Amino acid sequence: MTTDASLTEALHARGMRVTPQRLVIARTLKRLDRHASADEVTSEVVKEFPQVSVPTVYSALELLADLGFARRVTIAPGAVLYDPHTDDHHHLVCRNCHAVIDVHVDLDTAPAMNEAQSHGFAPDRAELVVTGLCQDCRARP
Amino acid sequence: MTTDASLTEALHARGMRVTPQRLVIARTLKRLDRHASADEVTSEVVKEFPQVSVPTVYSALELLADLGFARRVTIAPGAVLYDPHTDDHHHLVCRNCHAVIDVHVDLDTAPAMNEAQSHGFAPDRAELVVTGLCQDCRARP
DNA sequence: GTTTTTGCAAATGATTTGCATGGAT
DNA sequence: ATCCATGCAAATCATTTGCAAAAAC
Repeated sequence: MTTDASLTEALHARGMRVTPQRLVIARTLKRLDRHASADEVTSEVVKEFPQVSVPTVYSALELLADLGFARRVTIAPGAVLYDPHTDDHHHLVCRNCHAVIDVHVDLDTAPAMNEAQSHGFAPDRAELVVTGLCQDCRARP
Repeated sequence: MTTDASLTEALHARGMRVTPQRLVIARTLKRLDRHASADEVTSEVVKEFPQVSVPTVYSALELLADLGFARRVTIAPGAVLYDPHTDDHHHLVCRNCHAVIDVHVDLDTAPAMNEAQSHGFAPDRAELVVTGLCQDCRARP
């Protein structure tokens, strides 16, 4: 199923409207195929749809995260990123350039989830964030 | 050893200056004994030292993180938090109120660390971030 | 036709910067 | 005496808001 078709379905299911902006923004994030900020998505989107406004991109990305078409990634300071990969995975974050790299490994997060519940906390998801220096930043300090 | 004494030592080791502001800010974060934003630290500090400026608090907190007296916690959007607990631990983050709760459990992060190295990434630290709803936010939506 | 979404511009909030003064060494 | 750190105010950056016009239903 295309992004357009499944997004249209999800929007209808919530009684929300299917607008060209929402479709283009969703398609763009998927095409970029990497963590992108609202600003980066806007720059891409305006190329094919010059009149999209910044607030529209922000609200569409939030909406995509709520609908499960993207994941909000709040790791590096300065900007929220949206990740088109919605499967469970973890992140490497460079302490120098703030690059974010995906890591697909299985972790046993059960002990943390149990602890969460004993605090009265209802967990959704667990993500490991590994901070360090990326390859590029190791090469030149 | 007191915070004052070990911070003084660490500053001297770097050829940096020991100022009353730095000492008060370090003491305050330790006394608060929880994740605090620059803004929260400023409000506390001004009570006993009315002339500290906001930029000084920001730079002192960054410095404390660099020196290993605090950990930078970039989880919730909108503000960086500084955590006086520098031992390895993990975090629960409420998706609603953005409260941050510590979890002290041991996790086997080795698979992720190995993957990190195979990406040419030099890892410092790994932290699990569990997102969900905290006890208070579950009680009243 | 009704109600949601959009676009614009301006507001907000966190953090940073430039620069002269003050203070630690 | 030297040079780093501080304080102030203004700048910057990401994100949000208010509101009238446009578009989806």
